[in-house]
Amino acid sequence: MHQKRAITIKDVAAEAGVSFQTVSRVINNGPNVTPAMRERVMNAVDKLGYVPSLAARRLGGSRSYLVLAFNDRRPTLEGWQSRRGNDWVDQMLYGGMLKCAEHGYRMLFELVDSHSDALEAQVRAAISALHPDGVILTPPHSDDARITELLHQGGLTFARLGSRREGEGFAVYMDDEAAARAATKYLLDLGHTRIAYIEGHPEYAISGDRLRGFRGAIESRGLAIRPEYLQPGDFTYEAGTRAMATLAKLDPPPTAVLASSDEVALGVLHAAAPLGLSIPRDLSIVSFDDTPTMRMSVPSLTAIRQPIAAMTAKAAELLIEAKAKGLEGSSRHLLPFEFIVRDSTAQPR
Amino acid sequence: MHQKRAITIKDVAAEAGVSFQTVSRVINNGPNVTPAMRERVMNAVDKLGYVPSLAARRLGGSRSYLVLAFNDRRPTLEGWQSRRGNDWVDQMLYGGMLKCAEHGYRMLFELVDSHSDALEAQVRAAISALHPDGVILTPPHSDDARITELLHQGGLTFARLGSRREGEGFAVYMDDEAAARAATKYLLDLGHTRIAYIEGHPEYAISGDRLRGFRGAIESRGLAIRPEYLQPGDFTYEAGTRAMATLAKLDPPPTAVLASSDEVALGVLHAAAPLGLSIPRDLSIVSFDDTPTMRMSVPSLTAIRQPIAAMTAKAAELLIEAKAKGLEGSSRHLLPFEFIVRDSTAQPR
DNA sequence: CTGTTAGCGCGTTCAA
DNA sequence: TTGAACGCGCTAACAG
Repeated sequence: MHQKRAITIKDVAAEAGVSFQTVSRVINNGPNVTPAMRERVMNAVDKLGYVPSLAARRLGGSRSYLVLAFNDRRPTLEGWQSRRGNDWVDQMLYGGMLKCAEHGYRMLFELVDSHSDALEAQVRAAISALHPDGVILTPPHSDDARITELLHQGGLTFARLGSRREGEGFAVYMDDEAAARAATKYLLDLGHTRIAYIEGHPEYAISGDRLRGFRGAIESRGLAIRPEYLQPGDFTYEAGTRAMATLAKLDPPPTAVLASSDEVALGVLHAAAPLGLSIPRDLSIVSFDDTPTMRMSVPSLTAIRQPIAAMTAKAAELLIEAKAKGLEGSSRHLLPFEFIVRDSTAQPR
Repeated sequence: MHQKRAITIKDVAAEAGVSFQTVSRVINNGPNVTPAMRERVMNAVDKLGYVPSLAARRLGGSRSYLVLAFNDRRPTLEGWQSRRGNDWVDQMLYGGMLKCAEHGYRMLFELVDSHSDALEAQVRAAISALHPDGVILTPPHSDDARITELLHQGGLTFARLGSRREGEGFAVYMDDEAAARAATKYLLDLGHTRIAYIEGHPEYAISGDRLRGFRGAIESRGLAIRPEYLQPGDFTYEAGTRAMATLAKLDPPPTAVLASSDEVALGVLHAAAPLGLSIPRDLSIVSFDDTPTMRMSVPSLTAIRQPIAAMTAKAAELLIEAKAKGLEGSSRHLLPFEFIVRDSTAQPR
């Protein structure tokens, strides 16, 4: 069975009785089109149900109508395989795919091996094959100079999600310091004064941001930070259990803990039970990130949420706009975080 | 900053000192290429890092190297918005994207409004824009004649996930009857004899399949089905709570329930607690579908799992193969289900 | 304001 | 076994 010949721009031109470049001009909102002509052409387009071929557009013109997102392969696959799902991919689709669709764009995902020598080759290959109009980088690629340099050399516009660095590309990120401050203030407002913080991995810039927010909130109330309430960490579950063990032995122990990641918060949660601590009666916990698991944990965790969907939508918008205007933007865009109150926080006893 | 001119087939040809058609032949595994020539060309390809442009391939040739999946918009968006994620999309990406990558294909998602008049137009538009080599249909599109007919008319190969119907396209599905039978047998083997079943929506073919499996398992043990243990339903949470209310009043009540969907199982679970029934001590529950929520519920649910990733991978494989061979297959492919034992099942007291 | 011409980077005929 | 012509559907220069 042979495919019925697809409807092309020429069919529309014939239907409208104009040359096919006029049609091209109309569908691309080109200049110099009389409203009457525009209407005539659009009628023909609607009548025939014409939709331009992406491939032909890319080949003939300078745009591909494609936005390509690079995600880290290992954690993504692990999420899918374990059936936990993958918050980043889900929320990026939610934010990015819809925004792309608004502009007639499509969004594609490419999984690459962050810590592999092949990383650059993988990125290069995907770009050669697709020639995207814009690229979205997610952590840890957002700050990977190998990639940003490659993209910049190739003249591609890109967005760096979760990166607050200046430099090439659009940095689209949330205010970690303000988020930590808000979370801490929430605990203070509940009446907590003995609040602990489990730090993030020292290599990450956001760790410092969050610590600063925590500090700022405490000190703004005229309180002093107790050094023993500041526990080192690295975003892992083990860091949470370890810190909790230490904190519980203090006198007086903290009545609330701000964790630097979901994993850490889970570690605290699971370490608290054997110690005879009931959440939130004896201890309040606030978590960073708010992956879906947090919603389902018992008790469900109060958390700061990274606005992944909003960041991706913003990134897509910036990239598409930059392409349309033919410029290679590099600017920084701060998005508001969300704070979700659930069942892991309460007034201190 | 201008993009450095991309590497094209001509660059490779120049590097290898051959005409560019020879290069084309080599990278497409065409006939009539001497091993020596092949090696020479491949060396040039590797040296330059050449990757053919998808757009140009699609335009010049007959393939687009694209597989397009249509998903129902409303539930997909709801899953993302609520941060529950979306099991179908996740698992389809997991199964489909990887399989596509193996063959140099890409997989794209398109959300369409199943119950809208615009459905056909949306499908048509996506196809016109992308000209995919194959299309993957998910429920409820898999059995939507408007779409299958449209695709068939257009000469497109497509796969119907979760559809056991014969007809155009590849039907890729799991054996619901065998799954229900296995789940029931599992309960029987635990020692249950009073097992209830909450039926699915009567309009769905799988409802009948599952009922048949349930029946078969019970009767194969020489037991009779008590009519009052067969509760009507429609896959919803409410059907679960309603059925549980009825079942609890029976004398004797069932010691185990097989639910026709996750939602139903959750309804049963939540209705059981106020009735003073402890799961699994007083009542065992087995669920169908195994969306991620089931894993996290308390207690976690024993469940039959639809092999979405495997179905999607199979579909992608079939589509790509059909395209390569230039035929418009229509065949049926039965995939094994999975049975996941968790904490909602135990021996009867 | 509109139409004409020339490619984009490939695959697909053909002929050599 | 290899190479040369042609066209896919469209946009981007032009010219009218």
